Amino acid sequence: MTSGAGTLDEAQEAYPRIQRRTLHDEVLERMRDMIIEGTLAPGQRINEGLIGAQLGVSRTPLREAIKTLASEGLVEIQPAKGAIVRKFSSTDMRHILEVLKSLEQLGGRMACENASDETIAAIRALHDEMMEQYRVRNRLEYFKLNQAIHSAIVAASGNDVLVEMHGTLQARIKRLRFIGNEGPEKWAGAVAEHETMIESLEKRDVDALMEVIRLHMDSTRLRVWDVL
Amino acid sequence: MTSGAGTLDEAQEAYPRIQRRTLHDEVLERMRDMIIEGTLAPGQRINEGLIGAQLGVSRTPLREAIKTLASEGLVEIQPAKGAIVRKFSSTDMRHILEVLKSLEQLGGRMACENASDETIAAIRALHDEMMEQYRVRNRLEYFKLNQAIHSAIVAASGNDVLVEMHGTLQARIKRLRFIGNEGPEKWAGAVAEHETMIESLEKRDVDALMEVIRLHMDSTRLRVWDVL
DNA sequence: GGCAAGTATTCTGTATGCAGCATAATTTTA
DNA sequence: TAAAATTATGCTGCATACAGAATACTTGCC
Repeated sequence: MTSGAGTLDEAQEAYPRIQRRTLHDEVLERMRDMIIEGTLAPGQRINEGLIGAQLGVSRTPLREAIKTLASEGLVEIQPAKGAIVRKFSSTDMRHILEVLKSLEQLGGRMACENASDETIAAIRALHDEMMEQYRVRNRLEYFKLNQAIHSAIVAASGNDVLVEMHGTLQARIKRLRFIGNEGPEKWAGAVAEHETMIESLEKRDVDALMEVIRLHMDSTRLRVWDVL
Repeated sequence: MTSGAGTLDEAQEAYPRIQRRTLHDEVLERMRDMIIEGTLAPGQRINEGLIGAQLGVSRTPLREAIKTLASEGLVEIQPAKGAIVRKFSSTDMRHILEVLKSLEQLGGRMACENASDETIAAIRALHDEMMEQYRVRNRLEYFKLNQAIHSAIVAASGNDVLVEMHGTLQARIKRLRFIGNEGPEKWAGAVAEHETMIESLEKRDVDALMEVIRLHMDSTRLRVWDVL
């Protein structure tokens, strides 16, 4: 499998296959962003005609995207009434964070065992970059890097399914997390936890990593609490 | 919130709101079954016109269902080519079972802590019924109860999100699991593990339950191995 | 006979049309 | 004047129509 005749593989390496994008995909991505950014607010009803016109797309691909969003848990569909952006209760939040904690712990454990030094170094780089953004108080960039680090740790496990599940859940609470980290003291707490996470990972100290992930998730719940 | 005027609540208790079912939902369910039963075989291309005619439905709701199935990971969509029933590699299988193990362990732990005695008794009842089906060698009923028990334990955690994620992953490997348990000795092994699971749960012995779930998942991998 | 090019056909992706339900607006009635 | 009934409007659910891509088929050529 590794190379063989070569030319075709090499060509695909150099010029990765351009994948056709359907409107469905395009719309899906855009709507996810709109929900996370708050352009589509929780509880808001989604008018197919309106959004369709806004995106310059007919209702067909839009409806398909909405169905996918529903399957991802970002919107709720009420037959004959329409779709509304899902509103998460504090209970939902607790449930999501419980599962997310478990998934990240699994990811962390596997990363400690399997990840290459290079992979871990790359995560450290993300972390350093994040700290820089923290220093200059660029909250948006900080936040994106923060999410990227969590994803990267899970990805370092090498388990695609884990990455997928983690991504789905992370998307659900992305917005709440962003709003939740507003106060300076909360922000500082999160940063400190991250520092410990990276150190544990570099030492491949599974127990310490498990503990700090637990702490990080539990305190995320507290930080986000009053946003609900 | 608990009763108030009463009449309406009582009425809804007696005659639960009939929820509208869209064709999308109906088709989705049917196609899930078709995939699990093998009517739609892994790798097979899904012809929209054909399946639509077969189900007596136009392409529109069918396409929506396919998009949802894709989001659930049961089919794969190749733009301009169509959807094919997803084929799982042994690596996929390993990844799925790893995550499933983690989720079931989380569910089991929470069930030990939170579930009522009645809930656990109900699971025991499922188990006894399953053993009966094992005795008479009714493999299909046995299998359904087997799945139901796993779901019930996770449901006993009280965490809806966990139930949802678990359900999604369970669906992906349902078919392989069914085929995988064919040999008598494999079957017997799975039964023994289940017995231990229930006993641990009744004793609310978290450590024992964690261990047997680990064992059960790991041996599931072996049992299914040669089906791939 | 086998291969290549060109043609035909099938199927997907998207738009649009129509019927029915839900809700808002309006009128009617006590 | 307020509540109920009725009409009117808007939006969803589904079917169908059409364009373009992908595949299957046919024909010609070596």
